[in-house]
Amino acid sequence: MNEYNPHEIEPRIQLQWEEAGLNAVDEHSDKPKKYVLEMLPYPSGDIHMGHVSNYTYGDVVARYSRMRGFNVLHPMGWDAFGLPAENAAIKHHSHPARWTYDNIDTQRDSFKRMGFSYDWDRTISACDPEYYHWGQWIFLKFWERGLVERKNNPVNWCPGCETVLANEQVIQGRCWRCDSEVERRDLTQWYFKITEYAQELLDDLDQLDGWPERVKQQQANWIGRSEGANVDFELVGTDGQPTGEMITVFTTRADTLFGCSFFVLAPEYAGLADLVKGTEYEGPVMDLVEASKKVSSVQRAQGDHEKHGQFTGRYVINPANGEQVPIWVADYVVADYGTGAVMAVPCGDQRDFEFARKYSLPIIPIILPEDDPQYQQLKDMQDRQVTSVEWPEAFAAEGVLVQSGPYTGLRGGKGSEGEAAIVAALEEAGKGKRTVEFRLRDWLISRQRYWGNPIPAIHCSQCGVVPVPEEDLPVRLPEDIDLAAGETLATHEGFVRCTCPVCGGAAKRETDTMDTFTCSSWYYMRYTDPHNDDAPFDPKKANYWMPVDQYIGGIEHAILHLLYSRFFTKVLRDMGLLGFGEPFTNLLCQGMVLDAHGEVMSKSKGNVVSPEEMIKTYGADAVRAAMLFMGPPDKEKLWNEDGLAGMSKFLNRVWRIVHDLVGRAGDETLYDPEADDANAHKLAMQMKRERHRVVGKVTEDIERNNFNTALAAIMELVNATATFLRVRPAEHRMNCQTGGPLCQDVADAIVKLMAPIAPHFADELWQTALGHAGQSVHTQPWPEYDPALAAADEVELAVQVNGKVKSRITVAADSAEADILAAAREAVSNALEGKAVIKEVVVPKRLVNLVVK
RNA sequence: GCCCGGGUGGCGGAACGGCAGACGCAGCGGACUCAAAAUCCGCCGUUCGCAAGAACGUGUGGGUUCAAAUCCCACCCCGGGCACCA
Repeated sequence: MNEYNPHEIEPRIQLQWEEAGLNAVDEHSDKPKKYVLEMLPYPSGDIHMGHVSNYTYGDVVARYSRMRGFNVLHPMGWDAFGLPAENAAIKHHSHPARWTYDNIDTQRDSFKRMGFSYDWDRTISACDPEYYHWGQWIFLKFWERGLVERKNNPVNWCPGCETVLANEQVIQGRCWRCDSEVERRDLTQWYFKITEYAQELLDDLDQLDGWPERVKQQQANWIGRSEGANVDFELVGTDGQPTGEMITVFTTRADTLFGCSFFVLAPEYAGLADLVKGTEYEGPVMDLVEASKKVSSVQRAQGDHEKHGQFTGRYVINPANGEQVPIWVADYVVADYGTGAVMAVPCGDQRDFEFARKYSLPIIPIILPEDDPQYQQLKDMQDRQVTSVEWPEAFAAEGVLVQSGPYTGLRGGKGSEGEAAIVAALEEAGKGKRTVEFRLRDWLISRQRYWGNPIPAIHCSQCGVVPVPEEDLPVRLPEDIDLAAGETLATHEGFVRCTCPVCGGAAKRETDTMDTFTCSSWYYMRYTDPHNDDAPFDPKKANYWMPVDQYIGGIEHAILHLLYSRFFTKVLRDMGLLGFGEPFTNLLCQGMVLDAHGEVMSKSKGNVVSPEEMIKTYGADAVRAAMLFMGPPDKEKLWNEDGLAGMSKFLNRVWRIVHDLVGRAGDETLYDPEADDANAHKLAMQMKRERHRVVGKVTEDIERNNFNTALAAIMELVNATATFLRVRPAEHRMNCQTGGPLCQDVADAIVKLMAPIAPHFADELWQTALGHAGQSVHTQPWPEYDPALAAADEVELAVQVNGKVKSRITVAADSAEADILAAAREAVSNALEGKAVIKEVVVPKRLVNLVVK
């Protein structure tokens, strides 16, 4: 037997796989398809431990699925556009493409060294014109369908990246990539109208049974659906007379309309300046507007909201009771949700309550819990008499309406009967309308950066903004650009100058590029048909492979990438290109890999563990197995090199034991047919049972992505085998008819179970120790298991008295309950002495509980 | 504040309501060795006990149950998401 030497084995086996084309697939297979995909990496350079865990999980699923007889698509590519490439190019006076392609080469080599089983013929890089061509094509189709919009809006500007950001890319007021504080700017930008799909994106979350609950919850929160009503308040003129002009508010609590004691506009409210123009209030109001602009996004994001307000001198009429209420402007109302105006009900809303307290505005109690001591006092009042009660805070829960005219006595609260009644009355009177608001905003996709997919549009002074004709795609990024010298797409004459496709006149090309998240929103479709020059993909191929059966990636994409991809899929479906509306059937969100102290690994902390170093020391198979064994994939993992050393020892142990098993299987002299005895038979049966039990357990565990317990079960089988090998030859002789095939079978099973986890290691054992030269274990079927053989004929039961284990008994697996009870009573006779058994519980194959008094 | 997770030995972690701590790491003891490494074997929750054994034990406090880490109620910590969203 030779020694296990991963450094010799791994490169050699990898070459074999490549030459045999083991991972190539096509759509013409009798086998059922399975699409296993991990989120594509950004080519940042060297791989890190997060890559190792993510892609190892995917590779186990892919390899296991192949052995289970699936036609497995398992591709890999690069999300290759993005800012780091540009920054590196500026620093080194080179081109982003060079940095990017160099990094892709580095990563690809690392992935190959890890033994990941990708079909490398299907790889894509988002920065290849062959790929981004179709991203532009999709953009044009979105445009045709009315899903592209240019609008002037306050946007998130990242001063660090010198570009705008989508809402999803702002984390606590800071840039998701560079952590700079985001500023508000008014700019005309390109948007995808994802809000048109808000309801469907929310509803279809229910279909995603294979997604973690927390991800669905996060998406639902982000979409943020609220049912309510738009209610019109009529503006009162400076002369005190109704103007006929309406200001609309959105509210989810129309039931509290009678408690509205003032009215608030956001500082950014469009008509605000006109309301106060030329009045004594103009100065103070405009001061407040200016002051609120200075509040940074980070301050806004960080709680601690001291509210500031200013009376405008104007009034509106409450449509419920005709009362005039003062209009205030306040910084606690935001412009981009609802209508930017709210009706303030201090008794039912904590923010309004605090504001009312601060500025001494009336608090009208109109909703109370029935058990409130003041309820009795207020409940019979039809007309408002009380405008203040002693409350420490607003009452926002369900209660009963009081002082609310005809609605007094009805239940109030979100979606309550009181709310329904008042909305119905408003609708009847033409003063309100039931409606739904979403928190989700349209997706801002334009970026003021070079290294991205150019937006295929042209600005013509005659024709306006027009699309680049399909046949002119792709709009290529110019290669002759000197970013270090400050050149941009906008300053690149050759890129900008063009002719208008409509009128043929001189025109200017759009110089913004698309958010990189547009590239990653459909790449998984491209893998199904990566070399198509006529279309992004052939719908037949996409519909064969899609949806992705198992998607794996980081939880940080719970909203961003996963929401955008769902949106793209739905639009492509509506275009008739896809026969399904959800791209990812099952989603596994892996937890972060942290250092041994639970800290995030970062260069600045100097605690980064290099996968390449680990491979050099222990081999890729040990790294893979150690990562899998560390814990459940969706939990955080604390990286500890001791675990890796232990895994390396385990592989060596398996190596020896498999060789030992094979040696014994062929050794005729060990198995004397005449010397066979009952004990030897029993040992063999135990071994066989363990083999079947473990294969069953490992199969179940891998199906449920419990890779850590799958590996633990394999260890149990290996331990049982070691015991079997140690005990048997010394004390027993076994019939070679039984022993030989059993040793062979156990060796087979161990090697096959290890194949998805340690693929080089298993293949080498398969080909050499097990004698299948030139044949890969990865083309073999997964080991069979027979639940009947896994079942023991004798079982040990715990015997409890009053729920505490007092003893154990061993009985035949098929024993009658009466026999079991008799044995149990016997076993704990001491504890039963002088007591009466009042209840007996028998749990088959587990325990007996005797309840005594 | 709202919505999700999570809290189990020295450590990573196992446990369809049914023997808590599988499996591994670390540690301790032994075999082999001149010795060490490697390997193999054994022990390994806490407290008391020479031992047999006993008591306690899954963040805290209650509850349901023959039986609770697991289910229910209340609370405390940790992580994540959303948030003046009307």
